[in-house]
Amino acid sequence: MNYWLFKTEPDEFSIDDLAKVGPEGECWEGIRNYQARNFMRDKVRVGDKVFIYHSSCKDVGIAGIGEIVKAAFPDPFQFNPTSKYFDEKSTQENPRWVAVQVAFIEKFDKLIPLSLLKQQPPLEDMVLVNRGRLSIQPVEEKHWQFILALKGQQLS
DNA sequence: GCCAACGTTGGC
DNA sequence: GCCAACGTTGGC
Repeated sequence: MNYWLFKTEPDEFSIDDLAKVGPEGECWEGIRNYQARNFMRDKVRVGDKVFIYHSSCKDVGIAGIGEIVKAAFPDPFQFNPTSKYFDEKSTQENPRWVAVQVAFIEKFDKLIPLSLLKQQPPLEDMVLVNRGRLSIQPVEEKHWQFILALKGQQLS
């Protein structure tokens, strides 16, 4: 099993929204970055665990945990001319972009802020900390475990 | 809203 | 294939 971190803008879709959609989960669409696409297409598997990260908002950080319930399939929005995720160069035969389906597992009592993560020496080589801009990124197991322990230490 | 860092595009 | 120009992400 692999661990991941998926970014989302909570104004668009938050951990609370993910909790509401239930066990079928939410289609994680609109990823238009090749590196992120390659991770989803080649490495994300059913059962993988995902940190849900809130970006571009007042409180940025890890808000909770989700689980992959469906591996990569063509992102339906790339074929929809009215969608902002439409890609005219993508075809049904050879889709350029994929999506995965994510279900809710847990919302943290208290969001783990990016500022706190940046203070942790064991996380110095984490992708989130040293390469901020990737919206789908792998998380090493040692980092995953460390962050869960860090969460346990936080006052709620 | 600013701006740094990174990605993508396209001329050559 | 290089690289300048432009676009986007995302923290602050």
